[in-house]
Amino acid sequence: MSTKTRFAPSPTGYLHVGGARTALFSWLHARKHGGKYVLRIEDTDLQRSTAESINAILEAMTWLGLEYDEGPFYQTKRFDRYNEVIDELLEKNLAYRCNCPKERLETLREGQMARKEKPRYDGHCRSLSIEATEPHVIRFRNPDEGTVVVDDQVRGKIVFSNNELDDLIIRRSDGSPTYNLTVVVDDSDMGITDVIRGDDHVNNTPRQVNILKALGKEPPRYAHVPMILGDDGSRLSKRHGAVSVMEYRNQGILPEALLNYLVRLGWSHGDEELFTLDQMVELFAIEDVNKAASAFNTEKLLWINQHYIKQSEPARVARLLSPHMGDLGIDPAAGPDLVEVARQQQERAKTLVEMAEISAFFYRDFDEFEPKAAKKHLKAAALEPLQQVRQKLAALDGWVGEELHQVVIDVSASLSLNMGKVAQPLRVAVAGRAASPGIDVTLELVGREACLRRIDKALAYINHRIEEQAS
RNA sequence: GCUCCCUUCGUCUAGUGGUUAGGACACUGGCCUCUCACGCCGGUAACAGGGGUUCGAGUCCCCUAGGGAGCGCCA
Repeated sequence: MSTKTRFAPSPTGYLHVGGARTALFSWLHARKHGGKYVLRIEDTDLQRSTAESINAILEAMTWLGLEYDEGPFYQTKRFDRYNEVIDELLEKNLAYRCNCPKERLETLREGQMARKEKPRYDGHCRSLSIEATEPHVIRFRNPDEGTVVVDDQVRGKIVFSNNELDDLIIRRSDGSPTYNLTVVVDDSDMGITDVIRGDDHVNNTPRQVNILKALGKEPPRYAHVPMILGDDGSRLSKRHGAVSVMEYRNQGILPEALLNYLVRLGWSHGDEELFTLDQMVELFAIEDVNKAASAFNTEKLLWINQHYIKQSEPARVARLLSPHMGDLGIDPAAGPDLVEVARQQQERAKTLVEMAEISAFFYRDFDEFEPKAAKKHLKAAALEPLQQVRQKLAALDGWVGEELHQVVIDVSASLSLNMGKVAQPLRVAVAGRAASPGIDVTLELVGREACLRRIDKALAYINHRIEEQAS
Protein backbone atom coordinates (compact mmCIF):
# COMPACT_ATOMS: atom_id res chain seq x y z
CA MET A 1 0.00 0.00 0.00
CA SER A 2 1.42 3.36 -0.93
CA THR A 3 2.15 5.83 1.81
CA LYS A 4 -0.54 8.23 2.86
CA THR A 5 -0.29 10.68 5.71
CA ARG A 6 -2.63 13.28 7.01
CA PHE A 7 -2.70 16.46 9.01
CA ALA A 8 -5.88 16.72 11.04
CA PRO A 9 -6.19 20.00 12.93
CA SER A 10 -9.26 20.97 14.86
CA PRO A 11 -10.34 24.46 13.83
CA THR A 12 -10.52 26.00 17.25
CA GLY A 13 -7.78 28.55 16.75
CA TYR A 14 -4.88 29.52 14.55
CA LEU A 15 -2.24 27.16 13.24
CA HIS A 16 0.54 27.28 15.78
CA VAL A 17 4.15 26.29 15.32
CA GLY A 18 3.68 22.90 16.93
CA GLY A 19 0.91 22.05 14.50
CA ALA A 20 2.97 23.41 11.65
CA ARG A 21 5.86 21.13 12.49
CA THR A 22 3.57 18.12 12.72
CA ALA A 23 2.12 19.10 9.35
CA LEU A 24 5.63 19.48 7.94
CA PHE A 25 6.71 16.06 9.19
CA SER A 26 3.59 14.46 7.72
CA TRP A 27 4.09 16.26 4.45
CA LEU A 28 7.76 15.30 4.27
CA HIS A 29 7.03 11.69 5.08
CA ALA A 30 4.46 11.48 2.30
CA ARG A 31 6.69 13.24 -0.23
CA LYS A 32 9.70 11.17 0.66
CA HIS A 33 7.83 7.96 0.01
CA GLY A 34 6.08 9.21 -3.08
CA GLY A 35 2.78 9.07 -1.26
CA LYS A 36 -0.15 11.35 -0.62
CA TYR A 37 -0.77 13.94 2.03
CA VAL A 38 -4.31 14.55 3.20
CA LEU A 39 -5.75 17.53 5.02
CA ARG A 40 -8.67 16.79 7.27
CA ILE A 41 -10.50 19.31 9.41
CA GLU A 42 -11.65 17.76 12.68
CA ASP A 43 -14.58 20.00 13.38
CA THR A 44 -16.85 17.70 15.34
CA ASP A 45 -16.76 20.06 18.30
CA LEU A 46 -19.51 22.30 17.02
CA GLN A 47 -19.16 24.65 19.96
CA ARG A 48 -15.54 25.57 19.42
CA SER A 49 -15.02 25.15 15.70
CA THR A 50 -15.13 28.31 13.63
CA ALA A 51 -14.96 29.22 9.97
CA GLU A 52 -12.32 31.83 10.79
CA SER A 53 -10.08 29.16 12.23
CA ILE A 54 -10.51 27.00 9.17
CA ASN A 55 -9.54 29.88 6.93
CA ALA A 56 -6.62 30.80 9.15
CA ILE A 57 -5.31 27.25 9.03
CA LEU A 58 -5.69 26.97 5.28
CA GLU A 59 -4.01 30.33 4.81
CA ALA A 60 -1.09 29.31 7.00
CA MET A 61 -0.67 26.00 5.18
CA THR A 62 -0.64 27.83 1.88
CA TRP A 63 1.89 30.36 3.11
CA LEU A 64 4.16 27.56 4.25
CA GLY A 65 3.72 25.81 0.94
CA LEU A 66 2.57 22.53 2.43
CA GLU A 67 0.14 21.61 -0.31
CA TYR A 68 -2.20 18.73 0.30
CA ASP A 69 -3.09 16.13 -2.28
CA GLU A 70 -6.52 15.36 -0.93
CA GLY A 71 -9.04 17.33 1.04
CA PRO A 72 -9.69 19.33 2.95
CA PHE A 73 -12.20 16.84 4.32
CA TYR A 74 -14.60 18.00 6.98
CA GLN A 75 -15.76 15.59 9.63
CA THR A 76 -19.04 17.40 10.08
CA LYS A 77 -19.93 16.23 6.58
CA ARG A 78 -19.36 12.60 7.45
CA PHE A 79 -21.75 12.10 10.34
CA ASP A 80 -23.78 9.55 8.36
CA ARG A 81 -20.72 7.44 7.90
CA TYR A 82 -19.78 7.64 11.59
CA ASN A 83 -23.29 6.65 12.59
CA GLU A 84 -23.12 3.73 10.22
CA VAL A 85 -20.00 2.49 11.99
CA ILE A 86 -21.48 3.12 15.43
CA ASP A 87 -24.59 1.15 14.47
CA GLU A 88 -22.39 -1.65 13.27
CA LEU A 89 -20.57 -1.74 16.61
CA LEU A 90 -23.88 -1.66 18.41
CA GLU A 91 -25.24 -4.54 16.40
CA LYS A 92 -22.18 -6.63 17.07
CA ASN A 93 -22.45 -5.79 20.77
CA LEU A 94 -19.05 -4.08 20.60
CA ALA A 95 -20.68 -0.92 21.86
CA TYR A 96 -23.58 -0.25 24.17
CA ARG A 97 -25.96 2.44 25.32
CA CYS A 98 -25.26 4.15 28.58
CA ASN A 99 -27.59 6.45 30.48
CA CYS A 100 -25.47 7.09 33.52
CA PRO A 101 -26.30 10.58 34.75
CA LYS A 102 -23.45 13.03 34.98
CA GLU A 103 -23.84 13.17 38.74
CA ARG A 104 -23.16 9.44 38.98
CA LEU A 105 -20.05 9.79 36.87
CA GLU A 106 -18.83 12.68 38.98
CA THR A 107 -19.37 10.78 42.19
CA LEU A 108 -17.60 7.81 40.67
CA ARG A 109 -14.65 9.94 39.68
CA GLU A 110 -14.39 11.61 43.07
CA GLY A 111 -14.42 8.26 44.80
CA GLN A 112 -11.70 6.91 42.56
CA MET A 113 -9.54 9.96 43.04
CA ALA A 114 -9.99 9.70 46.78
CA ARG A 115 -8.87 6.09 46.63
CA LYS A 116 -5.90 7.20 44.48
CA GLU A 117 -7.13 5.25 41.52
CA LYS A 118 -7.09 6.32 37.93
CA PRO A 119 -10.51 7.86 37.27
CA ARG A 120 -12.47 5.89 34.68
CA TYR A 121 -15.88 4.60 33.78
CA ASP A 122 -16.86 1.49 35.71
CA GLY A 123 -18.93 -0.22 33.02
CA HIS A 124 -22.16 0.26 34.91
CA CYS A 125 -24.34 0.04 31.79
CA ARG A 126 -22.35 -2.66 30.06
CA SER A 127 -24.92 -5.40 30.50
CA LEU A 128 -28.01 -3.26 30.81
CA SER A 129 -30.23 -2.96 27.79
CA ILE A 130 -31.17 0.65 27.53
CA GLU A 131 -33.83 1.60 25.04
CA ALA A 132 -32.79 3.75 22.13
CA THR A 133 -35.69 6.05 22.90
CA GLU A 134 -34.17 6.95 26.24
CA PRO A 135 -31.54 9.72 26.41
CA HIS A 136 -28.16 8.00 26.24
CA VAL A 137 -24.63 8.02 24.99
CA ILE A 138 -22.92 5.13 23.28
CA ARG A 139 -19.79 3.63 24.70
CA PHE A 140 -17.24 1.41 23.06
CA ARG A 141 -16.87 -1.92 24.81
CA ASN A 142 -13.15 -2.00 25.43
CA PRO A 143 -11.54 -5.42 25.91
CA ASP A 144 -10.86 -5.95 29.61
CA GLU A 145 -7.94 -8.26 29.20
CA GLY A 146 -4.71 -8.40 27.31
CA THR A 147 -2.48 -5.63 26.06
CA VAL A 148 -2.21 -3.28 23.14
CA VAL A 149 1.24 -2.97 21.67
CA VAL A 150 1.98 0.09 19.60
CA ASP A 151 5.19 0.06 17.62
CA ASP A 152 5.63 3.78 17.38
CA GLN A 153 8.04 5.03 14.74
CA VAL A 154 9.35 7.68 17.08
CA ARG A 155 8.82 6.23 20.54
CA GLY A 156 9.50 2.62 19.82
CA LYS A 157 7.41 -0.10 21.37
CA ILE A 158 4.79 1.06 23.85
CA VAL A 159 2.67 -1.44 25.76
CA PHE A 160 -0.70 -0.64 27.30
CA SER A 161 -2.80 -2.93 29.46
CA ASN A 162 -6.43 -3.11 28.47
CA ASN A 163 -7.46 -3.08 32.09
CA GLU A 164 -6.17 0.49 32.27
CA LEU A 165 -8.60 1.56 29.59
CA ASP A 166 -12.28 2.24 30.14
CA ASP A 167 -15.29 2.25 27.86
CA LEU A 168 -15.05 5.56 26.10
CA ILE A 169 -17.99 7.45 24.71
CA ILE A 170 -18.16 7.30 20.93
CA ARG A 171 -21.49 9.05 20.47
CA ARG A 172 -22.75 11.91 22.59
CA SER A 173 -26.29 12.21 23.84
CA ASP A 174 -26.94 14.76 21.11
CA GLY A 175 -26.09 12.08 18.58
CA SER A 176 -22.74 13.49 17.47
CA PRO A 177 -19.70 11.19 17.27
CA THR A 178 -16.58 11.85 19.32
CA TYR A 179 -12.98 12.28 18.36
CA ASN A 180 -11.65 8.79 19.02
CA LEU A 181 -14.33 7.29 16.83
CA THR A 182 -14.12 9.76 13.97
CA VAL A 183 -10.35 9.58 13.76
CA VAL A 184 -10.43 5.84 13.49
CA VAL A 185 -13.14 5.79 10.86
CA ASP A 186 -11.51 8.51 8.80
CA ASP A 187 -7.99 7.16 8.93
CA SER A 188 -9.33 3.80 7.92
CA ASP A 189 -11.67 5.06 5.18
CA MET A 190 -9.06 7.38 3.77
CA GLY A 191 -6.40 4.70 3.67
CA ILE A 192 -4.00 6.53 5.95
CA THR A 193 -0.88 4.39 6.36
CA ASP A 194 1.06 6.64 8.70
CA VAL A 195 -0.49 8.64 11.49
CA ILE A 196 1.97 11.37 12.48
CA ARG A 197 0.70 13.55 15.29
CA GLY A 198 1.60 15.27 18.52
CA ASP A 199 2.55 13.05 21.41
CA ASP A 200 -0.34 14.37 23.45
CA HIS A 201 -2.21 11.66 21.56
CA VAL A 202 -0.10 8.75 22.73
CA ASN A 203 -2.62 7.76 25.36
CA ASN A 204 -5.45 7.77 22.83
CA THR A 205 -3.67 5.34 20.60
CA PRO A 206 -4.54 2.09 22.37
CA ARG A 207 -8.21 3.04 22.43
CA GLN A 208 -8.14 3.76 18.76
CA VAL A 209 -6.32 0.55 18.01
CA ASN A 210 -8.97 -1.36 19.93
CA ILE A 211 -11.78 0.25 17.96
CA LEU A 212 -9.93 -0.51 14.76
CA LYS A 213 -9.54 -4.12 15.77
CA ALA A 214 -13.21 -4.35 16.67
CA LEU A 215 -14.02 -3.16 13.19
CA GLY A 216 -11.68 -5.73 11.74
CA LYS A 217 -9.33 -3.09 10.37
CA GLU A 218 -5.57 -3.03 10.30
CA PRO A 219 -4.16 -0.17 12.40
CA PRO A 220 -1.88 2.31 10.62
CA ARG A 221 1.70 2.94 11.65
CA TYR A 222 1.94 5.59 14.33
CA ALA A 223 4.54 8.25 14.95
CA HIS A 224 4.10 10.55 17.91
CA VAL A 225 6.27 13.60 17.69
CA PRO A 226 7.23 15.49 20.83
CA MET A 227 5.83 18.86 21.61
CA ILE A 228 7.49 22.22 21.25
CA LEU A 229 8.16 24.18 24.40
CA GLY A 230 8.65 27.90 24.92
CA ASP A 231 12.08 29.56 25.29
CA ASP A 232 11.98 28.89 28.99
CA GLY A 233 11.16 25.21 28.67
CA SER A 234 7.57 25.52 29.76
CA ARG A 235 4.61 24.77 27.57
CA LEU A 236 4.47 27.06 24.56
CA SER A 237 1.89 29.77 24.95
CA LYS A 238 1.13 33.32 23.89
CA ARG A 239 3.28 34.78 26.60
CA HIS A 240 6.33 33.37 24.79
CA GLY A 241 5.60 35.72 21.92
CA ALA A 242 4.39 34.52 18.58
CA VAL A 243 2.92 31.03 18.47
CA SER A 244 0.72 31.51 15.43
CA VAL A 245 2.32 30.72 12.09
CA MET A 246 0.80 33.79 10.48
CA GLU A 247 2.21 35.93 13.23
CA TYR A 248 5.65 34.99 11.99
CA ARG A 249 4.77 36.17 8.52
CA ASN A 250 3.66 39.46 10.03
CA GLN A 251 6.97 39.73 11.82
CA GLY A 252 8.85 39.39 8.57
CA ILE A 253 9.88 35.75 8.73
CA LEU A 254 10.27 33.92 5.43
CA PRO A 255 8.28 30.69 5.11
CA GLU A 256 11.33 28.67 4.13
CA ALA A 257 13.10 29.97 7.23
CA LEU A 258 10.31 28.89 9.54
CA LEU A 259 10.15 25.49 7.84
CA ASN A 260 13.91 25.07 8.10
CA TYR A 261 13.83 26.05 11.74
CA LEU A 262 10.97 23.70 12.53
CA VAL A 263 12.46 20.71 10.76
CA ARG A 264 15.56 21.00 12.94
CA LEU A 265 13.48 20.89 16.09
CA GLY A 266 13.65 17.25 17.03
CA TRP A 267 15.32 16.15 13.86
CA SER A 268 18.78 16.50 12.40
CA HIS A 269 21.02 15.18 9.71
CA GLY A 270 24.58 15.15 10.95
CA ASP A 271 25.94 18.64 11.40
CA GLU A 272 23.76 20.27 8.79
CA GLU A 273 21.62 23.22 9.74
CA LEU A 274 20.28 24.49 6.44
CA PHE A 275 17.96 22.49 4.25
CA THR A 276 15.97 23.36 1.19
CA LEU A 277 12.57 21.74 0.94
CA ASP A 278 13.97 19.31 -1.62
CA GLN A 279 16.78 18.36 0.72
CA MET A 280 14.34 17.85 3.54
CA VAL A 281 12.26 15.53 1.39
CA GLU A 282 15.36 13.58 0.49
CA LEU A 283 16.89 13.36 3.95
CA PHE A 284 14.01 13.41 6.39
CA ALA A 285 13.12 10.16 8.09
CA ILE A 286 10.39 9.98 10.67
CA GLU A 287 12.23 7.32 12.63
CA ASP A 288 15.09 9.79 13.17
CA VAL A 289 12.88 12.19 15.07
CA ASN A 290 13.83 12.65 18.73
CA LYS A 291 11.60 11.59 21.56
CA ALA A 292 12.17 14.54 23.84
CA ALA A 293 10.36 17.84 23.63
CA SER A 294 12.41 20.79 22.43
CA ALA A 295 12.35 24.47 23.24
CA PHE A 296 11.55 27.05 20.61
CA ASN A 297 14.49 29.39 20.25
CA THR A 298 13.62 32.62 18.48
CA GLU A 299 17.26 33.68 18.19
CA LYS A 300 18.07 30.72 16.03
CA LEU A 301 14.98 31.25 13.92
CA LEU A 302 16.16 34.81 13.32
CA TRP A 303 19.58 33.58 12.28
CA ILE A 304 18.06 31.18 9.78
CA ASN A 305 15.73 33.90 8.58
CA GLN A 306 18.63 36.23 7.96
CA HIS A 307 20.36 33.48 6.04
CA TYR A 308 17.41 33.10 3.71
CA ILE A 309 17.00 36.85 3.34
CA LYS A 310 20.68 37.05 2.39
CA GLN A 311 20.52 34.36 -0.20
CA SER A 312 17.22 35.33 -1.77
CA GLU A 313 17.04 37.25 -5.02
CA PRO A 314 16.82 40.98 -4.24
CA ALA A 315 13.71 41.18 -6.39
CA ARG A 316 11.97 38.62 -4.22
CA VAL A 317 13.11 40.29 -1.02
CA ALA A 318 11.76 43.57 -2.36
CA ARG A 319 8.43 42.00 -3.19
CA LEU A 320 8.13 40.55 0.31
CA LEU A 321 9.43 43.75 1.90
CA SER A 322 6.95 45.99 0.16
CA PRO A 323 3.94 45.34 2.43
CA HIS A 324 6.10 45.97 5.48
CA MET A 325 7.10 49.33 4.05
CA GLY A 326 3.42 49.96 3.60
CA ASP A 327 2.90 49.20 7.27
CA LEU A 328 5.19 52.14 8.00
CA GLY A 329 3.09 54.35 5.77
CA ILE A 330 5.67 54.32 3.00
CA ASP A 331 4.92 53.88 -0.67
CA PRO A 332 8.05 52.23 -2.08
CA ALA A 333 7.17 53.44 -5.55
CA ALA A 334 7.72 57.03 -4.44
CA GLY A 335 11.46 56.71 -3.90
CA PRO A 336 14.52 54.70 -4.85
CA ASP A 337 14.13 51.30 -6.44
CA LEU A 338 13.08 48.95 -3.67
CA VAL A 339 15.04 46.15 -5.29
CA GLU A 340 18.25 48.15 -4.86
CA VAL A 341 17.37 48.98 -1.29
CA ALA A 342 16.64 45.32 -0.60
CA ARG A 343 19.94 44.33 -2.19
CA GLN A 344 21.78 46.74 0.10
CA GLN A 345 19.92 45.74 3.26
CA GLN A 346 19.87 41.99 2.79
CA GLU A 347 22.85 41.48 5.06
CA ARG A 348 21.65 43.97 7.60
CA ALA A 349 18.28 42.70 8.73
CA LYS A 350 17.11 39.61 10.52
CA THR A 351 13.49 40.14 9.52
CA LEU A 352 11.60 42.01 6.84
CA VAL A 353 10.11 44.21 9.52
CA GLU A 354 13.57 45.21 10.64
CA MET A 355 14.58 45.78 7.03
CA ALA A 356 11.64 48.10 6.53
CA GLU A 357 12.56 50.05 9.65
CA ILE A 358 16.19 50.56 8.69
CA SER A 359 15.19 51.45 5.13
CA ALA A 360 12.55 54.06 5.87
CA PHE A 361 15.01 56.94 5.56
CA PHE A 362 15.49 56.19 1.88
CA TYR A 363 11.89 57.19 1.33
CA ARG A 364 11.15 59.98 3.75
CA ASP A 365 12.84 62.60 5.87
CA PHE A 366 13.12 61.69 9.52
CA ASP A 367 11.91 64.01 12.22
CA GLU A 368 14.95 63.75 14.42
CA PHE A 369 18.46 62.40 14.30
CA GLU A 370 18.90 59.38 16.46
CA PRO A 371 19.98 60.97 19.76
CA LYS A 372 23.03 58.84 20.45
CA ALA A 373 24.26 59.07 16.88
CA ALA A 374 23.75 62.81 16.77
CA LYS A 375 25.50 63.32 20.06
CA LYS A 376 28.51 61.40 18.90
CA HIS A 377 28.82 62.56 15.31
CA LEU A 378 27.00 65.82 14.84
CA LYS A 379 29.30 68.02 16.84
CA ALA A 380 31.53 71.00 16.21
CA ALA A 381 34.29 68.88 14.71
CA ALA A 382 31.91 67.75 12.01
CA LEU A 383 31.00 71.23 10.88
CA GLU A 384 33.93 71.79 8.56
CA PRO A 385 33.84 68.34 6.91
CA LEU A 386 30.11 68.54 6.38
CA GLN A 387 30.31 72.00 4.89
CA GLN A 388 32.98 70.89 2.46
CA VAL A 389 31.10 67.77 1.54
CA ARG A 390 27.95 69.76 0.98
CA GLN A 391 29.77 72.19 -1.27
CA LYS A 392 31.37 69.47 -3.38
CA LEU A 393 28.18 67.45 -3.63
CA ALA A 394 26.25 70.46 -4.76
CA ALA A 395 28.84 71.09 -7.45
CA LEU A 396 28.55 67.57 -8.84
CA ASP A 397 26.99 67.13 -12.25
CA GLY A 398 25.95 63.57 -11.80
CA TRP A 399 24.93 61.54 -8.72
CA VAL A 400 26.56 58.16 -8.86
CA GLY A 401 28.21 56.16 -6.12
CA GLU A 402 31.73 56.39 -7.46
CA GLU A 403 31.80 60.18 -7.60
CA LEU A 404 30.06 60.45 -4.26
CA HIS A 405 32.67 58.21 -2.74
CA GLN A 406 35.40 60.36 -4.25
CA VAL A 407 33.92 63.42 -2.59
CA VAL A 408 34.23 61.81 0.80
CA ILE A 409 37.80 60.77 0.04
CA ASP A 410 38.73 64.24 -1.18
CA VAL A 411 37.31 65.98 1.84
CA SER A 412 39.03 63.53 4.18
CA ALA A 413 42.32 64.16 2.42
CA SER A 414 42.02 67.91 2.35
CA LEU A 415 41.31 68.02 6.06
CA SER A 416 43.75 65.23 6.87
CA LEU A 417 41.04 63.25 8.56
CA ASN A 418 40.24 59.57 8.64
CA MET A 419 37.42 58.72 6.33
CA GLY A 420 35.29 57.87 9.30
CA LYS A 421 35.47 61.44 10.57
CA VAL A 422 33.76 62.54 7.40
CA ALA A 423 31.59 59.58 6.52
CA GLN A 424 30.01 59.15 9.92
CA PRO A 425 28.70 62.70 10.35
CA LEU A 426 27.55 62.54 6.78
CA ARG A 427 25.81 59.24 7.39
CA VAL A 428 24.00 60.55 10.45
CA ALA A 429 23.05 63.68 8.54
CA VAL A 430 21.61 61.75 5.62
CA ALA A 431 20.30 58.58 7.28
CA GLY A 432 19.52 59.95 10.68
CA ARG A 433 21.32 57.08 12.28
CA ALA A 434 24.86 55.76 12.68
CA ALA A 435 24.32 52.63 10.63
CA SER A 436 23.50 52.30 6.97
CA PRO A 437 24.85 50.72 3.81
CA GLY A 438 28.12 52.08 2.40
CA ILE A 439 28.16 55.86 2.39
CA ASP A 440 28.35 56.06 -1.40
CA VAL A 441 25.36 53.78 -1.86
CA THR A 442 23.47 55.55 0.88
CA LEU A 443 23.98 58.94 -0.71
CA GLU A 444 23.11 57.67 -4.14
CA LEU A 445 19.88 56.03 -3.09
CA VAL A 446 18.73 58.87 -0.90
CA GLY A 447 19.20 61.19 -3.86
CA ARG A 448 20.70 64.60 -4.42
CA GLU A 449 17.87 66.78 -3.24
CA ALA A 450 17.18 64.93 -0.02
CA CYS A 451 20.89 64.63 0.76
CA LEU A 452 21.55 68.35 0.46
CA ARG A 453 18.41 69.15 2.38
CA ARG A 454 19.33 66.82 5.20
CA ILE A 455 22.95 67.98 5.34
CA ASP A 456 21.69 71.54 5.75
CA LYS A 457 19.49 70.37 8.54
CA ALA A 458 22.46 68.68 10.19
CA LEU A 459 24.58 71.80 9.85
CA ALA A 460 21.84 73.81 11.46
CA TYR A 461 21.64 71.22 14.20
CA ILE A 462 25.37 71.50 14.87
CA ASN A 463 25.36 75.28 14.85
CA HIS A 464 22.48 75.30 17.26
CA ARG A 465 24.38 72.96 19.49
CA ILE A 466 27.50 75.14 19.41
CA GLU A 467 25.47 78.18 20.34
CA GLU A 468 23.86 76.36 23.20
CA GLN A 469 27.20 75.30 24.57
CA ALA A 470 28.57 78.82 24.25
CA SER A 471 25.78 80.32 26.29
C1' G B 1 -2.86 9.73 42.56
C1' C B 2 -2.73 6.35 38.29
C1' U B 3 -0.99 5.21 33.09
C1' C B 4 2.46 6.34 29.26
C1' C B 5 6.90 8.87 28.30
C1' C B 6 11.37 12.06 28.39
C1' U B 7 16.67 13.67 30.39
C1' U B 8 24.39 15.51 26.17
C1' C B 9 26.84 22.91 26.54
C1' G B 10 21.84 28.48 28.22
C1' U B 11 19.09 26.56 23.49
C1' C B 12 18.76 23.06 18.95
C1' U B 13 21.55 18.78 18.34
C1' A B 14 25.83 14.82 16.67
C1' G B 15 27.09 10.49 19.13
C1' U B 16 24.51 3.43 17.90
C1' G B 17 31.00 0.37 24.19
C1' G B 18 37.14 2.72 23.13
C1' U B 19 36.13 10.43 20.68
C1' U B 20 40.91 15.74 23.38
C1' A B 21 32.38 14.36 23.70
C1' G B 22 31.65 17.26 17.45
C1' G B 23 28.51 21.13 15.05
C1' A B 24 24.87 25.27 15.16
C1' C B 25 22.37 29.56 17.68
C1' A B 26 23.40 32.82 21.62
C1' C B 27 27.48 34.98 24.39
C1' U B 28 32.56 36.51 23.94
C1' G B 29 38.08 37.87 22.10
C1' G B 30 40.27 39.27 17.42
C1' C B 31 40.65 40.29 12.03
C1' C B 32 38.26 42.95 7.99
C1' U B 33 36.30 48.08 7.79
C1' C B 34 33.56 54.89 6.37
C1' U B 35 29.15 52.86 10.21
C1' C B 36 26.15 48.75 10.87
C1' A B 37 26.04 44.18 9.04
C1' C B 38 28.24 40.20 6.32
C1' G B 39 32.55 37.19 6.27
C1' C B 40 36.89 34.90 8.55
C1' C B 41 39.88 33.13 12.91
C1' G B 42 39.67 31.97 18.25
C1' G B 43 37.26 31.28 23.30
C1' U B 44 33.74 30.00 27.43
C1' A B 45 30.15 26.08 27.98
C1' A B 46 27.20 19.61 28.47
C1' C B 47 26.75 13.56 29.21
C1' A B 48 20.76 14.99 35.89
C1' G B 49 22.54 11.80 40.33
C1' G B 50 23.69 6.91 42.21
C1' G B 51 24.48 1.87 41.57
C1' G B 52 25.65 -2.18 38.45
C1' U B 53 27.38 -5.09 33.56
C1' U B 54 32.21 -4.66 31.04
C1' C B 55 39.19 -4.64 30.24
C1' G B 56 36.47 -0.15 28.96
C1' A B 57 29.92 3.34 29.41
C1' G B 58 27.21 9.54 27.14
C1' U B 59 26.21 4.85 24.76
C1' C B 60 23.55 -1.52 28.00
C1' C B 61 20.61 -2.69 32.88
C1' C B 62 18.45 -0.99 37.67
C1' C B 63 17.20 2.80 41.18
C1' U B 64 16.56 7.99 42.49
C1' A B 65 15.64 12.94 41.14
C1' G B 66 13.61 16.37 37.79
C1' G B 67 10.28 17.23 33.66
C1' G B 68 6.12 16.26 30.33
C1' A B 69 1.57 14.19 28.40
C1' G B 70 -2.97 11.77 29.27
C1' C B 71 -6.81 10.30 32.75
C1' G B 72 -13.94 14.94 29.29
C1' C B 73 -20.66 13.81 26.32
C1' C B 74 -12.38 18.58 23.87
C1' A B 75 -9.61 17.29 19.98
